[in-house]
Amino acid sequence: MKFSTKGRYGLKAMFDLATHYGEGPIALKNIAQRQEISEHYLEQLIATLRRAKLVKSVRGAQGGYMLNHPPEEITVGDIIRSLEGPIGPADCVMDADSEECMNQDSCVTRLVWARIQDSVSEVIDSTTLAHMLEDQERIKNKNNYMFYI
Amino acid sequence: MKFSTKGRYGLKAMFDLATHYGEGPIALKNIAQRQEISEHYLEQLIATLRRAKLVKSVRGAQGGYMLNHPPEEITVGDIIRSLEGPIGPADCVMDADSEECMNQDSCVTRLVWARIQDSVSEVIDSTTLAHMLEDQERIKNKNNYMFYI
DNA sequence: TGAATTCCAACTAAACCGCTCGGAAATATT
DNA sequence: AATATTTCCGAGCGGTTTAGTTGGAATTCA
Repeated sequence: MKFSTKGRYGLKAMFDLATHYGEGPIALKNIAQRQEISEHYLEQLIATLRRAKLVKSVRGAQGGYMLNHPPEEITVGDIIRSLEGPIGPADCVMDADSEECMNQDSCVTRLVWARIQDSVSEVIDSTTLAHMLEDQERIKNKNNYMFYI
Repeated sequence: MKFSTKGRYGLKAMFDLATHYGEGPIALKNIAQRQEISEHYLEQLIATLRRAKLVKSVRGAQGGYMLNHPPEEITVGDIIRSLEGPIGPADCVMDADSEECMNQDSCVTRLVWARIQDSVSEVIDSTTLAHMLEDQERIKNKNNYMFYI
C-alpha cells in the first residue's frame, strides 16, 4: 500500500510547476535538479502527464513545461490517477467496477476496501495544487516566526 | 496504491475464522476452499499471522487455526499491517519516521501523504472483525427483505 | 499404524520498478 | 546557416516483488 515513484515524483514535479505558474516554460532539467529526480526518468513521467493534458510543453531551446490549467483546477487525484492508474486497495473497488466478487463473505471485505478507497479519494480529490501552495506559505511563515523568537 | 493478495487474502481468511469463532480449530483446507485461495499460498500468509499472534494453531489430525483474540479485539489494521508491513503512501510518512525529507518543497507533498495515511489508518484501525460480522448480518437481512418483496 | 494436518524451506515464472541509453525532431540564439 | 538547447520517443536492463508451486518433515487423532 505505497505509491510508486511515479506518483510521488509526479506530484513533486507538478508542485514545482505550480510554484512557477505564469512564468513561461520551465525546463525539465531544472525541475529534476530541484526535486532531485533522474531527468530521464522524470521525462517519462511528464510525458504521461502531458498525454493526460495536465501539462503542456514547448519544444526547442528555451522550451519546457507548464501547467495546462491554473493550480486551483488541478487536484492531487488528477495527478496520481494519471500516473498510477485507478486508486484502490483491491480490484473489486477500482474505478471500472469490474468482475465477480459475488461471494457473500467477500462482499463484507469488499465493504472495507470501499471505505478505504472512499477516504483516500476524499483526500486526494479535495486537495488542489493551489491548496499545496497555501500550505507552503503557512510553513514558510511558521518558520520565520520560529526564527524570530 | 493497491494491497497485494497478502492483505486481501489475509483479511478474507481472518474473517472466515471470525465467522467460526468458538468452534475449535478450523482446517486451512476449508478456509482455502471457501475463500477460493491456493491452500499452500494461504499457508504462508497464515504463518505470518501466527507469528503476529493474531491466530493460534493446533497441529495434527483434526487440527487447524483459530483466532487468538475475540473478533472485537482484532482490527483490520492489525491484520493488514502484519501482512503488508507499514501502511503509507510514501516512505517519509511510514511508521518509523525515517530518513531525510528535509527539502522545504517536498515537505508540502509530505503533508499530502500524511493526510492520506491518516485517513487510511482511521478506517483500518477503527474496523474490527466484529464490525465485519455485524456488516454481514446487515447484508443478510437486507437480502432477505429484498427477497420477500 | 495410518490418515490428517500443520510446519518449513526452497524454487520459479511473470510482472513491475526505477531507472539508463541513444538518438530524432523542434526551436531559439548567434 | 550553424549550433546549442530542449522535448520527444523507444528500447533495454538489473533487481525486487508477487503469487504462487513443490516436496517433505513433524505432530496428533483415530
